[in-house]
Amino acid sequence: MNPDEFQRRLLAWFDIHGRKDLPWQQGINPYRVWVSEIMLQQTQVASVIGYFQRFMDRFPTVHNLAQAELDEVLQHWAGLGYYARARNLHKTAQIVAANGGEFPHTLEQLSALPGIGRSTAGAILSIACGQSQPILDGNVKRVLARFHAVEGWPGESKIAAELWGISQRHTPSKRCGDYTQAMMDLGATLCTRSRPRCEACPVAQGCRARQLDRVNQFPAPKPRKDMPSRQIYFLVLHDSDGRILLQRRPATGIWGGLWSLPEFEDAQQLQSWAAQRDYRIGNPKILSRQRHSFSHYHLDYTPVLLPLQNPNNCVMEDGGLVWYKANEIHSLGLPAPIKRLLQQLYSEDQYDQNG
DNA sequence: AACCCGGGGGC
DNA sequence: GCCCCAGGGTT
Repeated sequence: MNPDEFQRRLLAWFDIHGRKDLPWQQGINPYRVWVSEIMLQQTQVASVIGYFQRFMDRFPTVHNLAQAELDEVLQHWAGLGYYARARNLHKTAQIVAANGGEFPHTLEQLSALPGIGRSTAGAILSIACGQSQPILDGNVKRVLARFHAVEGWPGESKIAAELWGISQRHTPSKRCGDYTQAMMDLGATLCTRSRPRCEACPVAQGCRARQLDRVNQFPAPKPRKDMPSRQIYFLVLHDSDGRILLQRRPATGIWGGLWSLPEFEDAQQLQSWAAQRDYRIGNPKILSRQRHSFSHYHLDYTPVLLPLQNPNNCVMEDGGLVWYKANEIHSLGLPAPIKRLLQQLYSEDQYDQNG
């Protein structure tokens, strides 16, 4: 399927099924398209609609926005997230207003404005100015990666460059705004990340991924950065009264300042720690290793259950250590995996063993 | 709970 | 150029 047929089929589909009643598709001008594109950058259409309408009621023109206090702009953004977008929006409004209120009409000038990158600039120019400009947002990346079975993760610069080239070759010289809208609609409504509706897709017959029956393999997911993992032991020292020894964590680092289980690098450390405190302990019960993943590393922890046999040695609290009733742990701010572990153990009633 | 998203900014 | 970040939504 050549680009010409792709465009014809896509636009014919758009004429029937495309979304044309979204708030920012009414009274189209660069200001409204710009605001909507910024809002849509990391946010779904359904969430944006209300924000866009309230925003436009309050800031109907770029001059209103430029003259507003940043605080008020941020208030209108509250809940959308990525608040740098609102700051950039305000900054850019002031730049545009200072230049007479007219948005620049070239890709270079537009993408030089704060918060406007190549794709957003392309969207503004095609939708609001009728220029033939490619875009490459998340929807378009997915559509094109599938249609041409482009291997690799689109976040990789080489793959992105390839997709930009494809996007450019697909972009028509007529009905540029409709084409841009149509691509975004196709990605948002049919060519979705999961469970795409290929049977309804106007360009399915030319789709390389579909021909290969590999639609769900494109685009390749962001490679999971192989995170380092750390192996530790968590000590579950428990007495006959169903109390568990908790230890306050250092103020900094993971779970800073929270109560947790005493943590050890290896069994040797655990043993000498217990010996130092003159704990008389029964036989350890080593549970299977579990994993908790942080954003930057995996924590592989092995719970070691130790029954305490000389409860007389127990002090209620000393130096960051505290004995806590297992059935009262929910009242503490424990790290989620610790809480889960203790709840598992407690519900399985394992503290009643060994006196 | 993992994954996704456009652009900015630090290096 | 590469890597990381931001926050709410979807799956």
